[in-house]
Amino acid sequence: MSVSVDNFLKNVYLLNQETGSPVTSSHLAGRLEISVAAVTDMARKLGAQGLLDYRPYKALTLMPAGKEVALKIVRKHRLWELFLYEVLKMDLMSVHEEAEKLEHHTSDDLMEHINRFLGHPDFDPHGDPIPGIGGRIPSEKGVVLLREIGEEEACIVAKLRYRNAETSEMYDRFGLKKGIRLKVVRMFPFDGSIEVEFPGGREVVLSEKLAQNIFCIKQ
Amino acid sequence: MSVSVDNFLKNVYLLNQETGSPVTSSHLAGRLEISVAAVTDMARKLGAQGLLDYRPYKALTLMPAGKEVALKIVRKHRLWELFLYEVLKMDLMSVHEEAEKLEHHTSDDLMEHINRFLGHPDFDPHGDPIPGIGGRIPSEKGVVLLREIGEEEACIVAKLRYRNAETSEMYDRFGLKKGIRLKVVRMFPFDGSIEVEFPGGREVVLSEKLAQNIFCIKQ
DNA sequence: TTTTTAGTTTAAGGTTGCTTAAAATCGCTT
DNA sequence: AAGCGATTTTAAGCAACCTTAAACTAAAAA
Ligand SMILES: [Mn+2]
Ligand SMILES: [Mn+2]
Ligand SMILES: [Mn+2]
Ligand SMILES: [Mn+2]
Repeated sequence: MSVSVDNFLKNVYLLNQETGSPVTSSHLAGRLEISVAAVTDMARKLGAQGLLDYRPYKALTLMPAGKEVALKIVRKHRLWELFLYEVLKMDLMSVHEEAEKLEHHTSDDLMEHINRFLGHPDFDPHGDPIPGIGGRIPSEKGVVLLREIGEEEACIVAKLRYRNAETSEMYDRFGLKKGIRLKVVRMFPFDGSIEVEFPGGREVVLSEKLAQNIFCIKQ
Repeated sequence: MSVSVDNFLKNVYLLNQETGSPVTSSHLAGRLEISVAAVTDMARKLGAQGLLDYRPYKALTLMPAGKEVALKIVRKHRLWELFLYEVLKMDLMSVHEEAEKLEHHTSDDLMEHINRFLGHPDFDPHGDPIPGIGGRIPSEKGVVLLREIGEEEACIVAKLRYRNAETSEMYDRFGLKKGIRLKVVRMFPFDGSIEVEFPGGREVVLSEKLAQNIFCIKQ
């Protein structure tokens, strides 16, 4: 299992989770920042190894063995993120980049030591569920997109999806953090933006694109 | 800086430290478990980059820039070893293999978080000094090979050099650990083996080859 | 149904880091 | 000084992973 294979399988899984739609070669190529031709190459190879269901011109789907690999990498990524954040007190903005490298170079044994040290946690610092050893994913029931909350209703931020360094910076600027309470003041159907009130009364308008990455639990 | 380059430079440094003699291509090839031809290739490449002083048929020596890289990797290796051992309570026998991978995928920032967490330590769990950021190496004055201790003299084990999984296992079997007190009972010039007494009175004969890796401080 | 076009595959080529085998060199021994 | 054996370099080639550019498909538009 090379770093390239790890990342390929992991991102087929994540892309499918995030978009809920079939994963195409060009979609994945964009995500991995490699050429579409390189994706085709790798896809054929992983198909031959029984990790991926690859058929020319069709969407990419994981076979059970490939999903297992993907979930293990996701587990390692999220455990590392939590460890770096909670134990080593690293900046929330940098844990993702570090975990992105460490996830490929961590034995199962080391990972379990970290898991034990953390007390078998269920969620990473962004609020994403940490898959278990058997592949079970902690339930996120009640967690919905911010846009699902009605006007004048309050909610607790449960998850801030990591997309890139820039989004992290925006979360920081706005003071968006897992666990804080938001009240939805108004929704603007025109551009999908959402006005929210922070604890203390500060009111802010969030763009649709940013709000797409904010999940919370109704209160 | 690739993993191959890291390992090349690190092992030129370590091999020179350990043997005190010039590092030849075949010597390094054996250590890295690659062919001598591969060493020549890489040496020429690193020579062109100003990291290594490479002249055909001559011994390999690090240039200042190369030594800096080497020391940084050694620092990361040893900090990781200590962290895995002291914080995560991993088996002393496995920390080396884990550190061998992590050392190449750890940012300076992450490393400093770990360094701070550990309280700026000077020695790794094997007793090896941890090079500082500026390249300064904590002094080991008073630390000598076990064979330098005279008969009937006592000493404290300061360093058990890691060579491979097998030596680690032998340390374990004999109960050899950093910090324990040994009394040298007898030296056998015939084969260089050394009889020592452990706390509690247990007496054991250590082969010359094993004793070569045991360092201690006279008491 | 034919054409267009977006998306995918194939083809050819580059880089890194390794291999084995042949050729060259060094330095010691006769 | 010549020869020999050990070491090192050179040469040729391979696998993994990537690239760009050309050829091909499939599915939507005309
Ligand atoms: Mn992440
Ligand atoms: Mn995360
Ligand atoms: Mn080590
Ligand atoms: Mn060590």
